[in-house]
Amino acid sequence: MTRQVVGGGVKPGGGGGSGGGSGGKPGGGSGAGSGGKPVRVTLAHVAAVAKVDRAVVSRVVNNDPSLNIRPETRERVLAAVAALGYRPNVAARSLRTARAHMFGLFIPDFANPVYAEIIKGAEAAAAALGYVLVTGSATGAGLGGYMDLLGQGRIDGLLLAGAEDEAGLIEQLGRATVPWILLNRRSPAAKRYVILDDERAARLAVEHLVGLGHRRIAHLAGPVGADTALRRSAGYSAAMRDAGLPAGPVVAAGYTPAGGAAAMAALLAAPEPPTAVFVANVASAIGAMEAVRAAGLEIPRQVSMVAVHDLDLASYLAPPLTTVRMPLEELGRRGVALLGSLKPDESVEEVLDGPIELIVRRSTAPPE
Amino acid sequence: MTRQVVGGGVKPGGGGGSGGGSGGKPGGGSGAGSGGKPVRVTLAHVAAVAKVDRAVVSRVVNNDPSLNIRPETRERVLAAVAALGYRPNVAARSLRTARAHMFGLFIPDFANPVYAEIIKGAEAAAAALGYVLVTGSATGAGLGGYMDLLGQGRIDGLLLAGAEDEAGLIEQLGRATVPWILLNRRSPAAKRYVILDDERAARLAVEHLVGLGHRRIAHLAGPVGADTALRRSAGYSAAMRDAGLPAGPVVAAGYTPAGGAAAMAALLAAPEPPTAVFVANVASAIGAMEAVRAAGLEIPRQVSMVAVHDLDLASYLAPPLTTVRMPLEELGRRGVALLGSLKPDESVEEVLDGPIELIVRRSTAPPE
DNA sequence: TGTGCACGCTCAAACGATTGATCGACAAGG
DNA sequence: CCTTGTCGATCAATCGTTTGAGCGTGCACA
Repeated sequence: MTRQVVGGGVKPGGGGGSGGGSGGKPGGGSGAGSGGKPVRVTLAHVAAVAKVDRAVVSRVVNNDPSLNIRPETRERVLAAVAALGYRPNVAARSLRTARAHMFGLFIPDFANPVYAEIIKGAEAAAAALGYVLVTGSATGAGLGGYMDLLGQGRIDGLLLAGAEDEAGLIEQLGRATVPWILLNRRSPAAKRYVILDDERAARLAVEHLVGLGHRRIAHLAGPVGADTALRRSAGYSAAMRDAGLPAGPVVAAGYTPAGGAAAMAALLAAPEPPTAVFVANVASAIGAMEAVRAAGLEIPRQVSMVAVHDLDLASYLAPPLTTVRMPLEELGRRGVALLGSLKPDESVEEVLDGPIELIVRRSTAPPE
Repeated sequence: MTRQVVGGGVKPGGGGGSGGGSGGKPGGGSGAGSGGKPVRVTLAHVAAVAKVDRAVVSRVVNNDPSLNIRPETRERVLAAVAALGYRPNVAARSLRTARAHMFGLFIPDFANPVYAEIIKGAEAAAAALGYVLVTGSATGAGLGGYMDLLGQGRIDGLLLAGAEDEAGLIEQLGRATVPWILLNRRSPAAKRYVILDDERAARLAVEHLVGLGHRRIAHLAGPVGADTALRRSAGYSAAMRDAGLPAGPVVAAGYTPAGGAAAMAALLAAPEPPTAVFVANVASAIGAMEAVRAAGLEIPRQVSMVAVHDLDLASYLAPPLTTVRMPLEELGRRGVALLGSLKPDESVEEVLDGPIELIVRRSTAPPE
């Protein structure tokens, strides 16, 4: 199956004997890229070079405020750390402190760009806290497999974004010993979630359509089980009521192009099709646009369309899609921040009030 | 900024005593989801319940073939493991064995769906090996920050996908003590990479256009520094030569819609614009399509377009985009597999020979 | 009656960092 | 001169697993 060349002999370091080095204790001097095998530099090595106890090195490295130390000694330690290229062994540290400095994030699918934004925010927040973020998807081994892999003590907290199966999930998590938070999804069983104001997002979208003069506004909703879908539908209904309009036809579909296409086709098949559609998700909207084209109609001339979630891509669709930008990156950031500060049995119910804005492009226009 | 409700009182545990356990040593019997605080179940606890030494439990759990054990004893151990819900402490294990059972994957950006496929494959392969995959992006803290976070001994190997800065990269990696492999990119400095047959992909695309009767075929190439761009361009040139055609205009652009749009605009501004374009990347193609529309031209009537990398999305563009599907998932899978089996100083130079196929949609047609 | 050996376990030393307890020296205060 | 206290470190137990070495028993063979 594969053309392959495997050979030996590439040294990861530079040349052969990279010269010098003072006299450290182990493995020559410089610690960086010398010729020999990679000696693991430990606290003991540093301590030996700096002529202090391991404890001192540890406290210096960790900036322990309870440490009283002479500036010159601290200098010696720091110099030794630098000279040897010392880096604390994560496993040893985790074992002793029972904290892994690692958070988990579980998502359904990497291919969905919506999660990419969440990941981005979570990753940044984790890095700021000195934590590593490990992201797993349902396409890998499922939540169960993921948790198995994480094993005992590998992560200090778990973020769950848009998980689908309600029943097993909470029960599995109850068994878990790590704190966890649902992202962008509430749960009846546990008060541990951060969500966005999807209802407000939906209102913004619908109000935009109403403002353009539309009266027959349909709703292409998200999957039936999804909590975000519920909240967006609620916002749609409320906005229609407030505008004194009858809540038009509502069709549910998965958050995928294929689902959106099918649902949109259904909406267009009605005797008196809508002049505008509020789509619960940008992925569905992409499919919905295709369905409109397939029906021989034109956006926005015959059908206006606005969707939740903004993506770069939206500007490049034909026509560019009007969307509601949600603070997904912020959601990831906030989730990690909460994980970092939450006490074990504390509950969280938070509606993140980040910037939600309507981005008007060319898929919406007044009705003919 | 945030409306928030924080309260106490959510117990993570499920029901009461899950039956089973005889007199464990610490924290009562069941271990799974009892009422008290989460007792960490260790080898010692299991050993006490099973009335054997910790060593036996360890060897049973790890299926150590060197262990001679009576079946009934093994049963006792297994039963105790199950009853207490024992799970090995990863930190302790890592400390002892100096293996973290974790691989790293570094990518430029989660938002790029191309990497999503690679991640998917890598994740699956890692899970199959009993490894966890931790993926970091340049948007987080950069490779340097990522490596810092990973610390000493946190990962057993690193995969680098599509990294841009050549110079610093290899040098930093040389310093590293973990094995690493470049994904989808060669490097002059080190023979450690797995790539796809981009040249063949390019040929497929160009041959398709030639077959349709096109003669003025331009190339919207990838960024100048990128190795994939180079290989695709080489394939383009070769295919044009083989067809006896002059290699048309070539414009380089980043792998983004914006870059593609700008480059396409430039191509169309020429005195005798091409009737077809081979685009090095699907993201650029999305922008390029927009540029074609902006110029008042129609795809494929006046301009045919084919791009490398297939995405779900491609079917939903207007018109649906003809693409070349690359085995990206396989690339991720193979990368992880190699990390798992590679000896420290071994080199790899592999051209992955997975299924590359042309997916003809509606963006290509014979010239007018 | 030993000797040898295989079986079925147990012992205990690592791995590397953290952290409460301790300790020597020296100064100030009574 | 003795006590008290502070500074600037050191000591040593501990986290939970792994793994080479060791040890008692019982059986076979000489």
